[in-house]
Amino acid sequence: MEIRRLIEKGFAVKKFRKDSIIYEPGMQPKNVYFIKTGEVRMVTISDEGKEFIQGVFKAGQYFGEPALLINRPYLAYTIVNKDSEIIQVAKDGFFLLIEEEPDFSMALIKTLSNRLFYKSMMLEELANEKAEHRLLTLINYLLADVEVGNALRFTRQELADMTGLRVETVIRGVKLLSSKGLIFMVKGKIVRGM
Amino acid sequence: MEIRRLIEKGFAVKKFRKDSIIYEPGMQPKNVYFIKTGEVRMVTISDEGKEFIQGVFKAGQYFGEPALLINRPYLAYTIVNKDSEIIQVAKDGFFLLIEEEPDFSMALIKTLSNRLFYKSMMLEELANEKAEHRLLTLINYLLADVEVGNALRFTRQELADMTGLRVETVIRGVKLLSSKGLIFMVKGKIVRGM
DNA sequence: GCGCCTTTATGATCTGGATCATGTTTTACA
DNA sequence: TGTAAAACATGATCCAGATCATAAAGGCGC
Repeated sequence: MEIRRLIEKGFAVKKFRKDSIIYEPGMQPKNVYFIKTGEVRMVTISDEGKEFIQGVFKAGQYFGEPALLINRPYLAYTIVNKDSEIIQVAKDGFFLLIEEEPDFSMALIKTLSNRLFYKSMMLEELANEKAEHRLLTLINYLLADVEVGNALRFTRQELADMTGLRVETVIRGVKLLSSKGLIFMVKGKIVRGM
Repeated sequence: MEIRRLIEKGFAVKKFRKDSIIYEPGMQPKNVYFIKTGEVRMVTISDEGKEFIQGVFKAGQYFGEPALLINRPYLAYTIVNKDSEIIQVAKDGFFLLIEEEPDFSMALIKTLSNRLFYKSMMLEELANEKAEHRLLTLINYLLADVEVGNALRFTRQELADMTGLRVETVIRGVKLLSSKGLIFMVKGKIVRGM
C-alpha cells in the first residue's frame, strides 16, 4: 500500500529509538509522518505532568497531518513507543500526494472521520459520564479490533491516560465491570468474549 | 461559494423550525447537510439528560459527513438553534462532490482537520485541567473569531455545555477569570479585548 | 531460579465541582 | 413599556474520584 509507494518514490526511511520525541507542542509542523514499522503515541501533558493519550499509531498509519494542513503549531507530543522506522513527507510532498493520488485523498478523509468519531465519543464520555461508563465505552471500542478470545494489550495506566482517570480508579473500575459481567477477564487480562 | 453551486445543481432547500431535530443518535446516516441560513447545534445527551455541545454550525457550513463517510450510526443529535434553510445532499451526491470538485475535497480535509484540532484541545482540557483552565482555553478559542471589542455570543449555560461543567461553576469561573484580568467583561458580557 | 522493575491491588483521607435552594438581573416581545 | 421568561448570581452541602500510602503479583533479563 501507501508506504511501499513512498519508498519507491525515494522518500527516506528514518529510524527512531523508543522514547524519542518526534515533535512537541508549539513546534511548527513541517512533515507528515508515515510509520513503516513500530509504534508511537500522541499525548498532551498538563502543567502537573499528567499525560493524556490522544492516539496511538502503528505500522501502516500516518500522523501529524491536521496541524500541518491548517498550519497551526502542534498541540501534542508524539513519542516513540517501540523502536520505529518512519518516513517523513514534507508539506509540498504531502499536498502533492493529496492532489495526485486519487485514492489517497478519499482515504485521508475517512481516516480523519474515524479519528473525529473516536474523539467525539470520548468527549461525551469525559464531559458527562462517570468512571465506570467511561471505561466500559473505551474498552468496548478498543476490543472491536482485537480477535475474539484475545486480550486487550493496554495496561491499566494506559486506559487511565486515555480516559482522564487515575490508575487506581481504572483498577477498581475494571474489577467492578468484570464482577458485573460487563467485561470478561482471563488471568487479569481483559479479553474479547464470545 | 459551495451553497450557491448546490442550488444551481438543483438540490432542494428544506426549511427547519427552531428546536426541530435533524437526526438523532443511532440513525443510519443518509445525507450531508449544508446550511444555507440559520444555525444548528450538534449535541450528545447523557442518560441523565445532560447535554454536551459537540459543535455549532452556521450558514455556509455543513455537517454530518463523518458518520456518513465511515458508515456508522450517528452518535449525536443535531438540533436547530434558529429557523434554518438546509440543503440535504445524499450519499452518492456527496461522494460525487468529493470526486469531481477538486477544491471541495481539499476544503473538506481542512474542515475535518480544524474540527479535530478543536476536539483534541477540548479532550486535553476535560481529561486533565480544572474548571478555570478549561474555561479560559475555550473562551480564548471562541474569542478568536469575534471582532475586537465585540462580545462573545454564548450564554453561561452554553459554555457549561461545551466544557462539561455546570452553569454555576461557569458563572463562578468567569467571575474569577475576570477578577484576575485574564478575560475582559463589559456589562456582564465577555468581550474580546485589545 | 533470583532479583528487579513494572503492573496490579487495596485501604484511608481529602477536595473540586456537582447539586440543591433561593434570589436578582437582563432580555425578549406582546 | 410592562411583564414573563431566560440568564446570571450566591450560599450550603455532598460525593465521586483524586491523592497518598503501602504492598502483593507478574514479567523479564541474566
